[in-house]
Amino acid sequence: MVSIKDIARQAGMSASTVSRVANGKKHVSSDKRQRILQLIEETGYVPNKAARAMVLKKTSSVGLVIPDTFNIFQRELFSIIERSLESFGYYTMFFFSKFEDISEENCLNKLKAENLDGIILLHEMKNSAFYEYLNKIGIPAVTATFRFPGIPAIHVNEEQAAADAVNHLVSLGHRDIVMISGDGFTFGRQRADGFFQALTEADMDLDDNRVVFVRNYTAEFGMYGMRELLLRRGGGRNFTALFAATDELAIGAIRGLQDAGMRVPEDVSVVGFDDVDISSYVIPRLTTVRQPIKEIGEQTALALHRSITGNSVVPEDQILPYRLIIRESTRAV
Amino acid sequence: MVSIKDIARQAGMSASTVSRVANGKKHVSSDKRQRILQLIEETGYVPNKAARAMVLKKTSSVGLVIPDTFNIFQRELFSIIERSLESFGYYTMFFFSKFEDISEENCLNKLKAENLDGIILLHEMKNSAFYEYLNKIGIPAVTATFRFPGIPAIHVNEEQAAADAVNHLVSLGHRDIVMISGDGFTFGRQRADGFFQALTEADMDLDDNRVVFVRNYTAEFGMYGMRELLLRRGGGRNFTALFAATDELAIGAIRGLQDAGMRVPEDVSVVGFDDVDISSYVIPRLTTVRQPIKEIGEQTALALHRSITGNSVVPEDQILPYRLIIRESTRAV
DNA sequence: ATGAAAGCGCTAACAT
DNA sequence: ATGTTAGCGCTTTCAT
Repeated sequence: MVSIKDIARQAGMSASTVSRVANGKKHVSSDKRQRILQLIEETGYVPNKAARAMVLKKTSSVGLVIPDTFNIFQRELFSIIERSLESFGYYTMFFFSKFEDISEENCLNKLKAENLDGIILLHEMKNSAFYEYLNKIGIPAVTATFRFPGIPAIHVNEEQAAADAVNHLVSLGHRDIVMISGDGFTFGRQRADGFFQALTEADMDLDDNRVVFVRNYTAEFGMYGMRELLLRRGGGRNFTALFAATDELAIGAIRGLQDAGMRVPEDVSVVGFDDVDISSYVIPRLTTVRQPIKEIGEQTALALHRSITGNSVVPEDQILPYRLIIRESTRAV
Repeated sequence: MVSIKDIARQAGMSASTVSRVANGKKHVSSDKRQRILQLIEETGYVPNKAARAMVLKKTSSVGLVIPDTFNIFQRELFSIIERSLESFGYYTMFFFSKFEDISEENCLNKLKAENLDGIILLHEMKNSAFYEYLNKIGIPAVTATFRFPGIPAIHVNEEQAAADAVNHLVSLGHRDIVMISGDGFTFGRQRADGFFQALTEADMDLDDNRVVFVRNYTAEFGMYGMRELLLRRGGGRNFTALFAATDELAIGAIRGLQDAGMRVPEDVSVVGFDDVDISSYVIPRLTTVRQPIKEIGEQTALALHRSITGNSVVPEDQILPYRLIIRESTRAV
C-alpha cells in the first residue's frame, strides 16, 4: 500500500504538503501541486480511510440497517438510498439484521465499532436497546417505510393504503374477502388493520379467520398462507377476493389458488402491495399498491444528510403518496 | 463515544490492561478482568474499528463487488457469501459497480481506501485496471460465477449447462428453438455458446437471428427480447421453444408470448437459468437450470479465507455441478 | 508556502 | 501481572 509518506518522500516534500494537495486545500505552489498530483496519479495513491476517520473524527459513512431476508421491494429501495447517499458524498455500509435479539445486538456492536456519521433503518428492531443507543449517543438517524417515536421517518400511510386496496375489491362487488399478511414488521400489522377498517366501513363480517399471518413475506409463504386459508374455509369457494400484504405473497397465493383449481381473476381477485418490478410481468399482472419508492429513497437520504450537517431544519416525518395500480388480477364479481 | 481510555480511567488501570481484556488475552488477574468486563458491559464500549485496523494493519473486512443492478440470483448469492464470511469472522463491505469505466474506477478507489483483507468479485470488470491492481498489491481475491485468469474462481460450467438445457428441449422434439440472452456479463455469452453448441450437435439450423441480446437480465428486458424475436420471425408461429439466459428473462418472455396470444407450454416451451426463488411459484412454474447457489457461496468464502490465512493450499478453480429442474414450462412438441 | 509536531484510539513490544 | 512507550496513516495547528 502506498502511503502519504511514500508520496512525500518521492516528491521530496513533507506529508503536510501532500495532504493539502490530496484534499484540494490552498497554500501550495502550483509547481509542487503539479508534481504531487502526478505522483498520486502514477502510484494510484488513495488516502487510508481508517487513518482519515481517526483524525477527522468522522467517517463520511452511513450505516444502512436492512432485514436479513429483504424482499424485492426493500432491495430496490436500498439501492436507491445507496445511490442517493453517494451523491451526497457518503459511503454506505450495509448491516443485515434478523428480527432477533442476538442478531440485533450483533448488528448494534458492528455499528458502534464503525463510528458512523449517521444511520438509516429500513427495518424495525425487536429490542429497544437499539433505539436507546441511537438516542444516547445522539447520532443522526432516519427510518424509512416505518416510524419510531423520536426518529424522523419517511413512509406512506400503510393503513390507509391497505384500506384503499380493499376498497377497490369492495367496489368491484366482492363481499367475502380474505387476507394474507406476515409477522416481523409493523407494516404487516398496519396493512391488516387497514384491511379490517375497510371491511368495517363496508359493513362486512370481520372474523379473525379472514387473515392468516405467515412467517415471511415471500412467495413461498404466500403459497402456504393460501393453503391455510383454503383449509380454514373448507375448500375455499366461499371467498372471492384476497388482499396480500406484499406482491410476493400475492404471487405465492396465486400459485396456491391455481394448484387448488381456482383461477385468478376469474374465480378469485387478488391485490398485492409494493408494485415490485416483477409484478407487471407475471401472469396475471398484479393489481397492487405502488409505493413511491424513488421518493422514499431520495427523501430518506436527504433527511439524513440534513440531520448530519445540521445546517438546516431538523427533518420531520414525511408521509408520501401511494397509488393503486389496477391491472389484471382483479375483476368485478 | 466511549474509548479505551475512558474505561481505563474509570477502572483505575492502564489502557493496555483494558485492551488485553477486550481481546481475551491472558495475563490479567481475574479481579481486574471482572471489573473491566463489568465496565465494558455498563458503558457499551466497543473498540473503534478504524483505530484497530491501523495498528493491526488488517481490517478483518472483505470487499464484495457486486453489480449495481444485481438480479435475484446474485442477491441470493451475496447473502449467502456474507453469512459465510461472517462465520469466519470477517465483516463484509459491499461495493456496487456498474459495467462502466468510471464506475469501476470509483469502485476501485473505494476499495483501495479500505485496506481490505480480501476481495470477492461477483461481477466481471470491463477495465483490466481492476485486475491489475489486485495483482499488483497481491491482495487475496476470489471470483464467483465467472473466472478471470490468475484468480481462483467458483462457478459452474455455464456452456455445458446451457447446452443441457437446450438438449432437454431437443429431446422433447423441438426443432425450432430461439434464445434471449444479455450483454455485460460473460455468462450471457457462454450460455449463448452452449445454445449454439447444442443446436449444432442436434444438427439444427443456427442462424444468428435465433438469439437476441438484450441490455439487462430482467423480466422487463425479457419481454422486449420476446417482442424483438416475434418481429424477426414475422409473428412467431415458427418457433416452438425458447431458452432464456436467466429466469427473470424467461418470466418477461412468457409475458411477451402471452401478450401475443401464445401460451406456455402449449404453444411454446420455455427454459430458464438459475432457479431463482420465484421460479417455482410463477405460472407456469419454470423449467430451469439450478446453480448450486449455497455451495457456490460457501466455497467462495472458504477459498478466500484460505487465501487470506495462507496456511493451507492455495485454492484453485472449482467447477460445481448444476442440475436441470423440469417443471411446467416445457412439454413435448 | 512549507515543514515539524501533536494527536486521533488502539495494540504490541518492552520494561518492571 | 501490569504499566509505559511507540507507532499505525493521516490532518491540523503552529512555527517559520
